[in-house]
Amino acid sequence: MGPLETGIMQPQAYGDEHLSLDFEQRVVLLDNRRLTLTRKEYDLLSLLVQYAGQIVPRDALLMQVWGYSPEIRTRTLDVHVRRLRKKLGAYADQYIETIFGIGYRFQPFHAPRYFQQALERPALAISA
Amino acid sequence: MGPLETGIMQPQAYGDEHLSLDFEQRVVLLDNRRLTLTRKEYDLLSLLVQYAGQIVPRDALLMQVWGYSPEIRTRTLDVHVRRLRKKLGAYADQYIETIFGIGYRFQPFHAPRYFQQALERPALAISA
DNA sequence: CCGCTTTTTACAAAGTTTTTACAACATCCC
DNA sequence: GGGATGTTGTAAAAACTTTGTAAAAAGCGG
Repeated sequence: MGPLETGIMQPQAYGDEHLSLDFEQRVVLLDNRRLTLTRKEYDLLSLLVQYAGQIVPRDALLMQVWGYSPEIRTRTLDVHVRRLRKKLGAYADQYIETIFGIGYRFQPFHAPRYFQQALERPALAISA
Repeated sequence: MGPLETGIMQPQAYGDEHLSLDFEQRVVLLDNRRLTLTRKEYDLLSLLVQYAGQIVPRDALLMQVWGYSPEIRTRTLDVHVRRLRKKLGAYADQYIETIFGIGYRFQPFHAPRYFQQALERPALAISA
């Protein structure tokens, strides 16, 4: 069942001043250079970007990317976030915010830090 | 039902600086010398070339070339890729990229590694 | 049966993911 | 503020998965 059948139409790309993602080709460009991400790294970034501006809870990330249910204890998410940030270089902390005790949030490059959300997809349930 | 009936028009040939394929005659030339490929080798190369610049997932290759469904475990694809690369000689790794955990991608000879796609056919579903 | 092609097998190499251990940091409560 | 507690950051090791490779086995068409 494809996007047409589901009625859910997702943008097939994301782009801001420094970063772009092509969700079809799984290609990520940072300042026009291609970022080589592993599968999980890409899946994680991609998910965060698709919820840009919104907090995505750890549990949701672990469920969507790893298929883990909430009771599983693992640090692999943290490690993946770290590696992602490393690859995002100088912009890392600007792009990927830690929401202590809850999860992470991807912010588009020039996003005003406060007062923001529109055009977004419905939240992935913010536990807490 | 042929290309005209389906409405999908495919180019009947591919060519770049070193390699050319005639999809009608199933003839492959590498630096103007004819490459002798077996049937499966040709089918595989041909499919990859038709999606030049795009990732073709293993599952898609196994389905299109072998008619295998995703649950079948086989290494025959890897072996065929290897033999293809061997026959492509020095250009092998330039032409056929491995996308770890996902599949393979054929890149036209001077393809800019970044920032590329146009005139392509729709992707063969990238198993996310 | 013969020659060629295709697939499997077994092992090596490469790459990826997860865990572990500890440090740093945030939050809560007194 | 300051300690207790829990969470996240970080580096490195360990575990695991995928792909490369060579050789053998199996399949196929004359």
